[in-house]
Amino acid sequence: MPHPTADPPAAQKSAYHHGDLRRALLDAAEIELTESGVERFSLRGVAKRAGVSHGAPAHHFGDAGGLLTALAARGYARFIAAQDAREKAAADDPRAKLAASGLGYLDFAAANPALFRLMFASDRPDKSDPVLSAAADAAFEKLVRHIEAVSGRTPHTDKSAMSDVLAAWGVAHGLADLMIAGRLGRATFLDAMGDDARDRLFAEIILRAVPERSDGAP
Amino acid sequence: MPHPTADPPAAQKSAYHHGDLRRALLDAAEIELTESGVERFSLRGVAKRAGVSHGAPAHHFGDAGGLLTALAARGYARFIAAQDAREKAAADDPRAKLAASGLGYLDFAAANPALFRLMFASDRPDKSDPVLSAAADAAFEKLVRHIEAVSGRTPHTDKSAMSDVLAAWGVAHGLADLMIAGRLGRATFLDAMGDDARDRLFAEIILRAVPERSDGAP
DNA sequence: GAATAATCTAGACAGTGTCTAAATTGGCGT
DNA sequence: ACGCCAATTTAGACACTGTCTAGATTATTC
Repeated sequence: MPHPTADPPAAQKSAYHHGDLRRALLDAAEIELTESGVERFSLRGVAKRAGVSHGAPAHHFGDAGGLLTALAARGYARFIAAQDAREKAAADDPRAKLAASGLGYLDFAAANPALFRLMFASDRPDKSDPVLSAAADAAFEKLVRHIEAVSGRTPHTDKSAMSDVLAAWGVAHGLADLMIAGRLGRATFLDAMGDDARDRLFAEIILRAVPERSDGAP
Repeated sequence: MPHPTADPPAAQKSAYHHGDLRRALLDAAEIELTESGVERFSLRGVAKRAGVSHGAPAHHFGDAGGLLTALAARGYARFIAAQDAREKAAADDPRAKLAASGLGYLDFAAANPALFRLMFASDRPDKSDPVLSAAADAAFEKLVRHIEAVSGRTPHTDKSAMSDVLAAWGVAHGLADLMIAGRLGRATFLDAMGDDARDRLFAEIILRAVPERSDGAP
């Protein structure tokens, strides 16, 4: 007789009537998302995957948008983790850390293209949801701190530092989006490159966005 | 009794049985797209807008994907036109032309966000369609020629020139995608800027992607 | 143990994309 | 001018979707 709540190992799906749905639904939804994409995402398909009736998700997430909102929010945690992993392996230099963070951005997009699009290019998640917007803000603040470390100024008040934020975010995001759309790779030399050569190239391109400044004036 | 074909002014919808559907359907589809977005796009809604039965589009476009494919292809023509318009107004300098082209990229995205996403971030159009891929290639070749003019090398064979293509495309595309997602504007100073100040900032950021080189070595 | 709240099921409804058969129409040859 | 043919459009059907509702089942609490 396991506890009904807070029992990680006992969260097996073959419980009686309840399990910890919500997590099971989120997991099923992510599989559905990666297999069908955001555009062919089906709520009933998610319920079928979780082995539950088609009306079950409603009580946990309200409607399909609610599920996708929660899924996007959970995605930001892994998104930040992917960047952290790259940063940890990088040299102890602000610019190297920034470039590594950008490579983590690309790693995440490559590993979770459908989730990435759900997070950045879909109208279905409710952006006013507090937990989703908090997760998105955390990711943004991470970039802000990188730029602070590189430039010595805070983008919140310094205009040129905010320009660097825009520039760095723009390249990383653009390369990621073009990559998962399959546009980088045929007309370029990327396929012929090894992974590390590819990383070096992308890191160099990302660093172009925030040029080193010798003076201290804006 | 107007001609049934090739009669631009007489292409009124209140003809007998036929008009020039296909164009009417494409126009209706674009309205449907901008009002409902790619994700809530409805083929029956398009037919209703065109004042025609729900099965009518099938004979012209096969299925919904076919309509969206044709719509995306037509979008590329306007996409290129938006860039041309900016280039025409720019100074007679390769770098200025490149920056202007990037601003045209942003103009198009801002004016047609749903169409932009259909073209770049949707799986529904058939990318193997010859007319769509030709249109997309034309847009890409435009960028390639800009980089050639700036660097004096052709990206098709020169690796560093292709890096410039990646970098320039990346920033422009990333800024465009983030902009239409509504992410640029709250945490930045962009709203407080005038249009020309905004243009200057974006142009400067785009030009960071392709740095001026003094030497001639790769 | 009984009452109450939470959870899940099952059915219904309007709406979707695509398939099919039937109807309408224009153009063509004679 | 007429009739046939091919192209086009309509209308109905089907399976599927998301959401709503009432009802059944379970857990929790007094």
